[in-house]
Amino acid sequence: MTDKKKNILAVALELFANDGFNGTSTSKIAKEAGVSEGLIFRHFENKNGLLHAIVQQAVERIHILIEPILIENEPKEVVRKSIELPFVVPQHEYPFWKLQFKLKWENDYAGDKMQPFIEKLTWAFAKLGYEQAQEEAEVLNHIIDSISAGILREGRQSQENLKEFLFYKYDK
Amino acid sequence: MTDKKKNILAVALELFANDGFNGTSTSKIAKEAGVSEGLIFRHFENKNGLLHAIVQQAVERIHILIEPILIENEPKEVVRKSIELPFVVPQHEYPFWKLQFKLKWENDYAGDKMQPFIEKLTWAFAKLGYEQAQEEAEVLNHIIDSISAGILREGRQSQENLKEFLFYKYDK
DNA sequence: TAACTTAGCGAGTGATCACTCACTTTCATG
DNA sequence: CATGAAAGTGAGTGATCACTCGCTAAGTTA
Repeated sequence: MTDKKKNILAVALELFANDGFNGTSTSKIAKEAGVSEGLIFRHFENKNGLLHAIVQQAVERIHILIEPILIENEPKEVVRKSIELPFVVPQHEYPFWKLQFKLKWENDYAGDKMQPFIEKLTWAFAKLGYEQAQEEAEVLNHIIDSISAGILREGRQSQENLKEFLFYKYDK
Repeated sequence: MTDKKKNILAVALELFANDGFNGTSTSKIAKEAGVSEGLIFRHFENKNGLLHAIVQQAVERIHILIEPILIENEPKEVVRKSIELPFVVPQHEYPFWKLQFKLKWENDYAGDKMQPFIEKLTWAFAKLGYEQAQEEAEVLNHIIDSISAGILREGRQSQENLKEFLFYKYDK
C-alpha cells in the first residue's frame, strides 16, 4: 500500500463521515489528499469501490473492539466491559465509526455485525440468573448503541455520567 | 397550499428519506411529483428551502406524539406511555421519521427536541422513588431512541418483544 | 541494462446538477 | 369582464459530477 493510496483512504473516510458519500466529490478527495483525481480510479475502480474499501475495515475493527468481551468467561465482567465499550473507542477512530453509523441508514447496508456480541451478552445474563436473558441483552445493546451515537455526535464527556450509573445498575 | 405544492413536499420527503438529501436531484422530485422543475424553486426558493420546509414539521409532529406524555400526571403512566412511544408512530409517518434520524448525522443539525420529554421522564422516575432519576430517564430515552431506529429500519415487529419486556421491567 | 509492470498525472468527456427566466395559464376580486 | 397576482411551464445556463485515456515516472525482475 503506497503512501498516496493511504492518503486517499484517510481523506475519503474523513470527508464521507463529515459530508456524506453523495456530498463528497472525488475531485475534493483528490485535492485534499494531494493526488491526481485519476489515481483514485486507478486504485479503487470507482467511487463506490472507494467506499467499499473503507467499509471493509468495519468487520475487523468491530472484532478488535469486542474480542475482549467474547473471550471473557466471567459473566459480570462481560456486562461490565460491554457497558464500557462505547468509552474505549479511540478518539482518532471517531470519524470511522461516525461513517458506520451514518451508513446504517443507507438502503443497501448489510448489518448486523454485532450479533456475536449480543449472543455473548445473552449468555452472560443467563449465567447471572436474569429471567429473560435474551431481551435483557437486546435492551443493553440498544443502550450501548444509542450511547455510542451520542458520544460520536457530542463527545465522550456528554455520556460519561451514564457509565457509572450503568455499572451500578447492572451490578446489583 | 396548492395540490402541486403538497405533491412536491410528499415526494421530496419520500426521496430524501430513501436516497438522502444529496442523493436526490430536484429534477427527479419534479418528475415524480408531476410538476415542472421550476415550480420547486418558485415555492421553496432553493433545494435547501425544500428540506427546511419538511424539517419544519418535525417540531409539531414530535409535540403531537409526546403531548399525551407531557400532560400525564400519573408517574407510572408516564413511563408506560414512554415505552410505548416508538410503537404508536403511524406507519405512514415512517419516511418522515427516517429522514429525521438520518439528519441527526448532518453537521448543522439542531436537536435536541426531546428535552421536555426527558424532563418529564425524570420527574416520573423521581416520583416513583428511583434514586438517580436523571440518569434513569436518560437511559430509558436511549433505549427508546435505539428501538425507534430499529423499527424504522427493520419494521415494528422486529422490536415488539421488547415492549412487553420493558413494561415488565419498569413495573416492578 | 532491457523489458515489463505498477504508480501517478492532468487535460479532457458527456451527463447531470441546482437554478433562472421569459413566458403562459389559472384564479380571485372589484 | 377587466386586471393583477399567483401558479405553473420548459428550455435554457454555467458549474460540477464521476470517470477516461494517453502519457510519463518509478520500481521490479531477468
